[in-house]
Parts: sequence; structure tokens; C-alpha cells
Amino acid sequence: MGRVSDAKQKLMDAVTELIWHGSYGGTTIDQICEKAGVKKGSFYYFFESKSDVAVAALDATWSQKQPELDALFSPRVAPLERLRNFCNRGYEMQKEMKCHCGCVLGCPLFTLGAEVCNREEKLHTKIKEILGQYHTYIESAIRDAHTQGLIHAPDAAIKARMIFAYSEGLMTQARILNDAEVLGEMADGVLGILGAKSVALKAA
Amino acid sequence: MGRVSDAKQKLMDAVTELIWHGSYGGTTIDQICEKAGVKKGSFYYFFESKSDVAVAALDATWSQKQPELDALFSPRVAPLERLRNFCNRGYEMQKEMKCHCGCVLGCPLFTLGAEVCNREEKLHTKIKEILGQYHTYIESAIRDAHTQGLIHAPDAAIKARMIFAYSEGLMTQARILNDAEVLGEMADGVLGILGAKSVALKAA
DNA sequence: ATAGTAGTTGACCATTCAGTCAACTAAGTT
DNA sequence: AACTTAGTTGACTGAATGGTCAACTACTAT
Repeated sequence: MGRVSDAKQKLMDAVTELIWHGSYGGTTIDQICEKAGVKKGSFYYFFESKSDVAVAALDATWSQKQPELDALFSPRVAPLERLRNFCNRGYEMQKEMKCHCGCVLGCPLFTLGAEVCNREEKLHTKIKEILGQYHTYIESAIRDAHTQGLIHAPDAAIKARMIFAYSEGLMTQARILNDAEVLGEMADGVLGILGAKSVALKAA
Repeated sequence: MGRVSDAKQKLMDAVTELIWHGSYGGTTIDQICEKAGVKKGSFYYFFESKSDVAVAALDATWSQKQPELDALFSPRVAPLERLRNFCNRGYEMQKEMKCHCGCVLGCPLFTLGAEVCNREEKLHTKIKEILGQYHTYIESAIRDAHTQGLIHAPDAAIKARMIFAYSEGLMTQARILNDAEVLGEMADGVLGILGAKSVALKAA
């Protein structure tokens, strides 16, 4: 019944791209509408505000990414391989992005989370929730690696926080320097922090 | 000759606080003027634009901080102590900030750098310059530690990038979670990444 | 004391911005 | 074909924004 439309999706795509390339605060509703090719009246038909469309876009993007992460962090895969693959996938994605549009954009969640904290409570909460999921993937891989005797990490939670901070920090550095190559060291860095022997094996 | 004024400084203080608490894109010239208690005409007497005042404010803040960092990273101090003190000073500063204003604001340079990259070239360049200085402090401490046989790090540059990414990532995480306590692990984390024996000693 | 200069002010302009709304249109339903 | 409903549009408002300027003010050096 009624008319069908992809305007909602186009608006979410537009806000995602604008925020990722630029920033949340620097993005206006008019810009979102223009990029989406949608009139402002339609924007307010689907969304209440900029923060509303941003939250919806994050949710949608996360739902899309989740299966991919589930596969990457599948218990079928050896724990340290999960982490290595995760790092290298990030590296490849940023390299591709650099080729595609000339920009290394890093982790949109981390950058956005740092920008909107203390304001935009709903958005902030959503970001913390998704980042928490990433953290969970990492922590479980570390715990499995410890259980299997691949590394010594009885303190999986602490190690996970380290890995998380390091990988997000490196992603952000890549964005600031607009250089994907700094991410080439990520996998070795992560395994090094965990004291994994595979690093030594690989180096040998 | 002529009239004296502290309006320029007040404007730089205002923009610093607004950007740090909020964001660059979300800060308007009107807000800066209001917070500084200075009329807009005076703003344009001293500065050309928002990015202009932001660059000036970064420069001024960095000039103030430099002596403090020179002391922290003085060659008189044992290399690993330099890093430990650097981490703990960051931790203490953020704890104090949390008490003072209820917010953990992390590293303003890193957050701002991630926000304005690809736009605001002058500002971006200035941020990269200052972050580069931090990097230099860290790298020289690592190199000294290696030379003195305290750690094994012939790859000081790589290790410095790791420490830098980790510490900035952790700072940003503290901001996103609005929790200074995640920084309590920073010193041990840094020394752990470097494979310093002092960690084991301290733990024992 | 006064002339020159550094800094201040408020009024002003043009744009952009968020947000509203009644009229309109295209699809599905019967 | 007529009805219902989901979605579209453009014109509108008021407020915020960046930016300008001529007149004004306070200081200081002579």
C-alpha cells in the first residue's frame, strides 16, 4: 500500500559518508539531503533530527557488518588467526579506501565517539554499545588463545583493552596521517603485545 | 602605544575549551566570542577565521607545555622512568579533570586531528607537527633504553609508533567512556609492550 | 594636553540553517 | 475506477551564522 521509497536508505548512506569523510558537527541536514538527492520535507518524514538519522545509520551499518565479524571471529578459526585476520582486514579496507577516494578514514565509530561524547547522548550510547561488541570479539579470542596455551594471558580483559586501544589508536593515526601503511604493522603489533610465539616464528 | 588588551588570549582560551569539551565543527565564532566575553568585531580584529584562532591557540598551548615535557623527558631521567612518568602524568591530569568538570577529555590534539583531517589544512598540519614532537620524545626514550640495555628494541621507531598509538588510543577510549581509570593501566601497558623487566620486578 | 594608535563596539547584511506544512503524487487494495 | 495510504515537494518562517564597518574609546609617548 502507498508508495515505495529508498529515500530512507539514501539518507542513511549520505549521513554515513558525510560523517566519515568529515565530521558530525560539520555536517548539516541540508548537506545530507543534497547528497542523498532527497528534499528536506522527506528527511523530516523519516527522521526527527541529525542525531536520529546518525543512530539509524550506525545501526544499519553494524547489522551489515556483524555476519562478517562473526565469520572472522568464528571459534572454528584459531584464536590468534582471528586477530591477525581482523587486523589485516582493517589494513586492506583502508588501503582500498585510499585507492578509491584518496582518503584513509580510520574507524568511524572511534572518531565519531570521540567527537560526540558529552553531547548527543543517544548517539554516544549507541557507539559505546557497538565498540563494546568489538571489544567482546577481541577478548574472547584472547581468552581462547590462553586456554589453548598459545599465549600466557590469564588477564584477558586487560589484554583486550590494550589490543583495542592500540588498534583503534593506530587506525586513528592512519586517518590523521592519511596513510594506510601504518596499519601494516598492526597484526604483528597485536600479536607482539600478546607475546605470541607466532611472531617469532614468522620473523624467523 | 594605544590601548592594551587581553582579548586575544581570552579568545584563544575560549576556543581551546570549546573544542576540547565539544568539537571543532560544533563550535561557532559566536560561541567563542560569548565564552571569551569579547564582541565579534574584536574577534575579527585579532583573527581571520575559526581555523586561525584554533591554530594560534594550539601554538600557544604547545609552547606552554613544552618545558614541562622537556623536564619529563630529560636525559637526566632514566629512559623507562620518562615513559612511566609521562603516562602517569596523563593519568593524573585526566583524573583531575574528571573531578574538576566531570569530564574526561582525552588528548585534544588526537581528537581534533581525527576530526579535521582532509579539511582545515593549516590546522591539520599544525596538529601533525605537534603530535610528531610527542612521537620524538617517546622514540628517543626508547632508543636510550635500548642503548642502556634496559630493553631489547633495535626497532625504536616501530616501538615508538606502537606506544604512541596505544597511549593515544587509550586516552581516546577514556574520553569516550568518560572514565579516567582506564588510564591507570597505561604505564604498565607501555612498559609491557617494550618488554621491560621493571614490570616483572614491580609485579613481584 | 594632545595626537596617534591599538583596541572596542553595536548595528548591520547576506547566507545558511533547522524545522513546518498544506498540497500533491504514485503505488497498492478492493 | 475509486479509495487508501506512503511518500514527495516547494515554499515558508525564524533563528543562527559568518563577516563588515564606521564611529568610538582608552591608553601612551611626546
